[in-house]
Amino acid sequence: MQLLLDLDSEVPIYQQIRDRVVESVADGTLGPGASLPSTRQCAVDLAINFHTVNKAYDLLRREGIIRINRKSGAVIHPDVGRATPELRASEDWRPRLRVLLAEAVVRGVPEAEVAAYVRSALDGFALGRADEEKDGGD
Amino acid sequence: MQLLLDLDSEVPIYQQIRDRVVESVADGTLGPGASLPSTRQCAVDLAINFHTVNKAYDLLRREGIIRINRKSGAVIHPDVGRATPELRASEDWRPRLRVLLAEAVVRGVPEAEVAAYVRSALDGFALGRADEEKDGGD
Amino acid sequence: MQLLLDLDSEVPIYQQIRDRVVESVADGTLGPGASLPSTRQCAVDLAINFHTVNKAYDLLRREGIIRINRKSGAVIHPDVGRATPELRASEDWRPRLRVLLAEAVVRGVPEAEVAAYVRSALDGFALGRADEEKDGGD
Amino acid sequence: MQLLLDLDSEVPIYQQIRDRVVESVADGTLGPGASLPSTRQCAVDLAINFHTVNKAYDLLRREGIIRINRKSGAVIHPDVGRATPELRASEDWRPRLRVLLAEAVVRGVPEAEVAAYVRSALDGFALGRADEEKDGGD
DNA sequence: GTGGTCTAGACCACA
DNA sequence: GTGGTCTAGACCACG
Repeated sequence: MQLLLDLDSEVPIYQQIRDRVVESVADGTLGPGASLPSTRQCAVDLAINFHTVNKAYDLLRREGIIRINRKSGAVIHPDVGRATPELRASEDWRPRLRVLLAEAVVRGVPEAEVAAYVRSALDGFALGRADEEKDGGD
Repeated sequence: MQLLLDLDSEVPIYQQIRDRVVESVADGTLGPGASLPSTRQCAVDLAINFHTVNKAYDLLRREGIIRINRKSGAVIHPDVGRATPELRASEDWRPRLRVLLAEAVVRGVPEAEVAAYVRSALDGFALGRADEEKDGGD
Repeated sequence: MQLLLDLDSEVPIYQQIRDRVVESVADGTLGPGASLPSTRQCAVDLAINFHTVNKAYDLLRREGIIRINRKSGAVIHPDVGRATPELRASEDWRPRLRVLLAEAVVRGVPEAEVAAYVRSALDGFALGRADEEKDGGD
Repeated sequence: MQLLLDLDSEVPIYQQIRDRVVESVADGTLGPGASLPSTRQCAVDLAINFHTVNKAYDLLRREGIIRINRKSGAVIHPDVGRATPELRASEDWRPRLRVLLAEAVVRGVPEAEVAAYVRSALDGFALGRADEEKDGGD
């Protein structure tokens, strides 16, 4: 997992780390159980503050996306992509998604183009299909 | 136009106002040329400070979504939904959209459910279709 | 003289009127002694408030660019383009010009392009050359 | 960077700050990557409110002239003077320049004097030439 | 009446 | 330490 950060972005760094992890999990780069670098190593690699990485990992943990063990460090939660109560707890992606779609439409992007982008993005995600293979489809 | 704000949200109030206006434009509640309440009136209605409304309107103006006129106040920009260069300037909705889709998938939401939600949201937007009906697509 | 106003511009209307008159004088559309429409007529033509036109005319009068008589209305000052003390009084076009040039350069416009635009603009002004013809050059 | 403000000017303070920064960038006083004082420090130095500095910096950021970073504060954008799409976005310096040139001519300033001033101002700008010398024009 | 500017102080988020 | 947000009140410019 190669993290590319934009230190000048208005998006907080810890949020960027969290977002990149989420995307990596979705597209299959980081499968359930995969290890994340230690907070200190990650901080060194990205040339950022150790506490910032810590904050990102803590956020991911609270979202139920990773597990943190004292020994093995941070790993992707085994239930990721499984619709467990904890993961489904937050449904606020819906209103946020609606705002983004509205913004694109208001900016004059044809609905077909938006829909096509959504389709291509979803097609690029391996998480759902991996499940189908393993347990024959939910 | 009825704005519902969540004063306890971590999303800044001025951002919420901006988002609600964008959604209203997308779903046709606020058509091109429609008037927004004056900054001070809006502030009274929402029981917030007028400077906060001011910031939201200023943001919308800079995005090319509204026009601000000293005598008639703020109105929806006539070119909204038209793919003018100014409106299309920012294409960063793509990466932001990808993150949100990834988050939903990671949370275990089936891709079909995400796709369905996107479709229903886009179907609820009247902005694109209104043009086609009225002038056959200028 | 045909005035085109942008009522949504951040530039005040009275300033826009003043600017258009100045440009018309420079390019020869309005020569020394030429009549301007009456404030009331102008207000009707432009569909704006009478006081706004009044303010623009007053500004032009204070700058020494027009004369206002009770009988003949507003006319371009006969000394316009002549470097009279009143007209030369304000030299603040220099710092303002410098800022604009700096802005263009900072935005990446090649100096040659800026210089070329200045030359073409000056070439389009008939005011200086009219003098040369009449009194053989200063 | 020494900013001189005219608190009695009709030009808003935040605009003056923005203009001084733009000029400093153009004449090479502030090169790409150079640091600006923190908003609060700058406010103390200029004996004005920090919100006013904030507004100036925000304006410069939106114009693509500076970058604002939570840890290192504000720095001149590395692409300044490079004709990137964002910087070239606004071409409205042309009409504003034309008005200023017209004003000078109307005030009786000989075209040659105006042209000479423009030339000297552009010659005083190091931004374009610095590139040529350093890397032969990227 | 409208929006814009400046000041001021408190609180929070980020690194 | 940095910047960002919200609140508050006074004053001005515009139409």
